[in-house]
Amino acid sequence: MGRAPTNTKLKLLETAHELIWRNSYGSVSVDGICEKANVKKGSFYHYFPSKADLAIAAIEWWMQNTIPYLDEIFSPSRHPIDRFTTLIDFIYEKQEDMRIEYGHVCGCPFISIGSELAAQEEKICQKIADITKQKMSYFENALRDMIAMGLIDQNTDVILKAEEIYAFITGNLMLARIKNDLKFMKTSLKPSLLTLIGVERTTETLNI
Amino acid sequence: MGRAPTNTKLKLLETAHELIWRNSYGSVSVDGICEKANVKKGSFYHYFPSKADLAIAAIEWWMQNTIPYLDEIFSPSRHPIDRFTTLIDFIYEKQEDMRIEYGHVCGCPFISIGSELAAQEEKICQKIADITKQKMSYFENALRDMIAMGLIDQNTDVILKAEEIYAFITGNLMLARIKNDLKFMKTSLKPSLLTLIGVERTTETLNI
DNA sequence: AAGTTATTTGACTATTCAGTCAAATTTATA
DNA sequence: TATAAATTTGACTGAATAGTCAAATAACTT
Repeated sequence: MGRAPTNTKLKLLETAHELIWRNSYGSVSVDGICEKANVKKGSFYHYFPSKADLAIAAIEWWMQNTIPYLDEIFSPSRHPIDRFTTLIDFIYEKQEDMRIEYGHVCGCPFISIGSELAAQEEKICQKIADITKQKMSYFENALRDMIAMGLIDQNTDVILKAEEIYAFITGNLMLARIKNDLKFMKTSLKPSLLTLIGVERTTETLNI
Repeated sequence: MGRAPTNTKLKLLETAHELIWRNSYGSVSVDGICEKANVKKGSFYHYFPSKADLAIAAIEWWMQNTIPYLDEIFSPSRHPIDRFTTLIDFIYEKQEDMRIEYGHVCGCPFISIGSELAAQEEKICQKIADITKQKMSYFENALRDMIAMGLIDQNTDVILKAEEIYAFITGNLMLARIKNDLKFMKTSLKPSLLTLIGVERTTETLNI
């Protein structure tokens, strides 16, 4: 009974996410999203009550999209140092792909939109704060393994250290976006991050 | 001969800077700036050819405003470790003041607007990239003094380390804005930064 | 007071914006 | 084939947007 669902909602989520990531929430219009997604405006408001609601849904959709990759990168079967270096590779490759395709470094969509709407859209901020916590939990998990393996100081506060790591990576993504330059991320982010984590830079731990 | 200049331009710069810092470039309108500054729109366009030009001028004005503070904080007469700890105090106090006055953490205006407009306003990006370089030069200068004093590894690449420091601080400012929470900045940023810089955490260097 | 110049004003345009809605259409089931 | 439900359409609204401009005004100099 009734008509089957279509892929219109998904098209809107994908298009909105791409446009907002590349540009910004404020500079992307509902009309622009509809045009690019080949969807009429009436359909847009059939699926989303407002532009802000679409943005929240797009963020949520993108995070759900990302989780399987994070699960693989932070697999407990992987050496914990390797988890972080693989994460940096993963981030760098995505950024480089987008730079080639769109002509500019795009940075982190969550942080960009979160910063832009921090003072306006309470709901978006809450959503991004949740995502931030979720991502940091991967870091905390890896840090605990590192402590257990004697790779870092036994007294490391994993909660604080995870926050440092997250701030460091997102800070670098921001700067890469503003400078439209991935040099630092390509050559220096990995060793810098390991130093921040507190890994001894011996040949044993570096050549895993 | 002719009429003397007024403070209208300055009022527009101050107002624009405050509103854009608190909210975002996209969500602040020329009308909004004019209303808050008690300036008619015709006057606005007498002083600035466009909204983007005002934003650039406001950023430049704010940086000029900040330089004397940075000069004092990074005075060569100050112990180089103290320069960084004083910087964190300075940043924290400003953020806390704004949080109290406006009800939310505002973060770094340069980075927020730079990220928002990275793909749209080439001129703004260039301006912010220049400011970033200028700020990092303070860090490089201090790091060289630290090397000379034997406080950090003699082989430290000061250019790279300065970039790490800048990314770390701005990353934390971003997260503080999104979470609307200065806890980490208040209690953990200072020791975390010193670890990142590579200062040995002995009683000599910590209690200066 | 006359002249000069920067400044201020307010009404104006044309466009874009988010959001609405009733009617038409598609696709499934019974 | 009739019915039911979700989906799609396109025309619509009213407000907000950046930017324009000619005329009025204020303040300074000679």
